[in-house]
Amino acid sequence: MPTTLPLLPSDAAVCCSPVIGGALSTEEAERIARTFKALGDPTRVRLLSLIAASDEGEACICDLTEPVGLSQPTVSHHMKLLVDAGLATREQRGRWAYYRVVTDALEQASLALRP
Amino acid sequence: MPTTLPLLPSDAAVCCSPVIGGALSTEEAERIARTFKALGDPTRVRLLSLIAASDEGEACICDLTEPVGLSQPTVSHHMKLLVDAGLATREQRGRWAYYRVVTDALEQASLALRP
DNA sequence: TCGATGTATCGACGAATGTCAATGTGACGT
DNA sequence: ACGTCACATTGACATTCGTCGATACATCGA
Repeated sequence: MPTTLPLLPSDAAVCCSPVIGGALSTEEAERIARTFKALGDPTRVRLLSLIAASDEGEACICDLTEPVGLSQPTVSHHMKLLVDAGLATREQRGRWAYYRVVTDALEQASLALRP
Repeated sequence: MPTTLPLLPSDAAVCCSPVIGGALSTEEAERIARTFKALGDPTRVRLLSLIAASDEGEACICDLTEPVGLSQPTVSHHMKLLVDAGLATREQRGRWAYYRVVTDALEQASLALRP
């Protein structure tokens, strides 16, 4: 099955692949678009902001289901996409799964849009 | 019960609605996601970078079709999406349509990902 | 006026996406 | 051991998306 790969961890040069300022290769464009695709759904944007605004900067699925008004499987699905895109992390503690926002990933996505 | 969140006043200023730093309303999340959705396709990311890297910072469809390796209608379609998203502008000059990148829109999209 | 040229639009198609109900999987608590 | 709770996975569905060929539209040159 075509597992969607998370963003590669070891690329130290992520800081300098801006959309503006030089034609991008196909691979770079795909890597950048993969991140923005994850940010291209209002539910996922809302989930990230809800998690970031939560106590301790983390939240479990049960905290998120009601605010976004979607079913638990759907929220779980969106969180999986965010984790796969490297925009969130998942930590299992007991019965709960705690999600956090990867601010570095957002930072790098932000940098890609700057000259 | 849902934690009461800092209600933001109806800010006409797009400058201060970051994904992090406060739970977003549904409308704000939709607005932000709309921009990132346009950036969520590798072809469109590539188109923006090609236009930005072109002479005078502008390009016509005929300049873009060959680099991205897609048909003219498809490129035209992608450019329409980028214009609709506010990420590019279109100017008809004679038979040609010249597209430019709206750097301000990218700048604001970048800001939305910063604390 | 007429043909050529650069773009946009239309119609169609397969693929991907967002959503849910139902079910599976572990981790508690009793 | 058993039931419950929190979450993930599966299967299904309608919708959207990316793409192309064919065609329509608009502009220029002869």
